[in-house]
Amino acid sequence: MKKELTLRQIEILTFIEDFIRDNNYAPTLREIATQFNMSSVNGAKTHVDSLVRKGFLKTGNNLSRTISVQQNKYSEKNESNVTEIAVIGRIAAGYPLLAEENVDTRIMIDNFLLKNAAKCFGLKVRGDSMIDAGIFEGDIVIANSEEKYQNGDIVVAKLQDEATLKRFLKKDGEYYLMPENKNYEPIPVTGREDFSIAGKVVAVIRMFN
Amino acid sequence: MKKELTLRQIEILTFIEDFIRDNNYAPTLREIATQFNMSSVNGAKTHVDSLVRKGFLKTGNNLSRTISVQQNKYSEKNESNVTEIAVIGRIAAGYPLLAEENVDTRIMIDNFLLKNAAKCFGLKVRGDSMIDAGIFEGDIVIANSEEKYQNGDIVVAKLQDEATLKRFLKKDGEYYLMPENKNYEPIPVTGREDFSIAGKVVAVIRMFN
DNA sequence: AATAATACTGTAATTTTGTACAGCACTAAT
DNA sequence: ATTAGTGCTGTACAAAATTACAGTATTATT
Repeated sequence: MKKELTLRQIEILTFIEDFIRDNNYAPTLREIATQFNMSSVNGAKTHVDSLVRKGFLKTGNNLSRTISVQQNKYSEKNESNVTEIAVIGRIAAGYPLLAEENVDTRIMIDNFLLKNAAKCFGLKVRGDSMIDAGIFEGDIVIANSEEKYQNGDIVVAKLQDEATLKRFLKKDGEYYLMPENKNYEPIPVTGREDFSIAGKVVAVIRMFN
Repeated sequence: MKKELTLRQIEILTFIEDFIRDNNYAPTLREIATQFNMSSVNGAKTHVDSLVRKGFLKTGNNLSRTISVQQNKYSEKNESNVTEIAVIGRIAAGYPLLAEENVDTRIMIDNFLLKNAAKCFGLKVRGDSMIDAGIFEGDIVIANSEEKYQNGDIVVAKLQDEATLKRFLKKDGEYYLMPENKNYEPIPVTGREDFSIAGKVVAVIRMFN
């Protein structure tokens, strides 16, 4: 399946994006068809379906005005835009990491700083296990929950209902979480049931005072 | 006409706000009614009508899912505001540090992260002189140009038409710029004409990749 | 040369959704 | 004491919107 968009699809995607920005709600298929002088709603529908299939839009089923933009790499306005991301504070045991119960606050992040900010979340750093990587207690790390992590990446891992920040390492077929602090030991996690990786760290924010 | 909201109306307004944030589209009257265990859509409708009348919501006529929030002074999340700050890149000799000529890009910073963001600017870090303070090459430091700096603060200093990042130290009546890297020597700056302090560092942002 | 994808028209069924009206109980303001 | 506003239930209807299906023509792609 082709993932690139045609000129027409870009036009339609851009119209939808602009419409939502201007009205705070999404256009209907009829409104899209009218805008592009199509006499049939289905013209708009097939385009929207294609854009959904290619991952640029998302829609609800049988629900009106539920088109939302997932990404638009063809838009020039992407620069000075911001996305709100949730910052996870203390973890409530039993809940998924990104559950509302764990959200401490929300901050706006410039899209220039973060690609795919919509898939990112923040985590307040506790402890000093990553001090040698320049990540200190109180810092906020930003992690992308969808980006593929590789050997050597710093990740947010969930271990026994605790979110921890470590470097992910694969060695001789075994997996480890490596602290960046000589005072701590590597944690072997191969096959552990209570272990999962929530995201790859893509940024660190530190505030003084 | 009363302009204040009742508890119930605040509840409903908040639900609508949260719903839109989570779904990227507005709830229908039925969805609101269901959420609040009302057996009639009209229960939701009268509330929404009241909120529109009082200026908190806006809706289209006969259009589905067109509720949008105009204001919500009852929401605690209202602080989530952003300020655009300039990021200084390479310094053009002869210009003031914050001159337009030196601006590399602009980013949006959440006011929650930064007090008095309007007086702040960013600086792309070059070199490794602050590596022991966890500030690496490529990081963006945010400095407040108006905040009073004290002995021991990390500051953005201008030295010979170069912006540098150092810890400011006062010892025995003499002033020094201290690198945080054993390989570099302190720089005495007492009485130097080509020296000035542009701002006190209040935050560091680091992006991976 | 064959196939898949694009880019529509046109009609119609189905579902979703907003609106209207009648009514009731309770509360706050004048 | 009366009125306006709140906070609903319940029924019904009409408008709005999505979806489905049958086509046609054109443009890539293999």
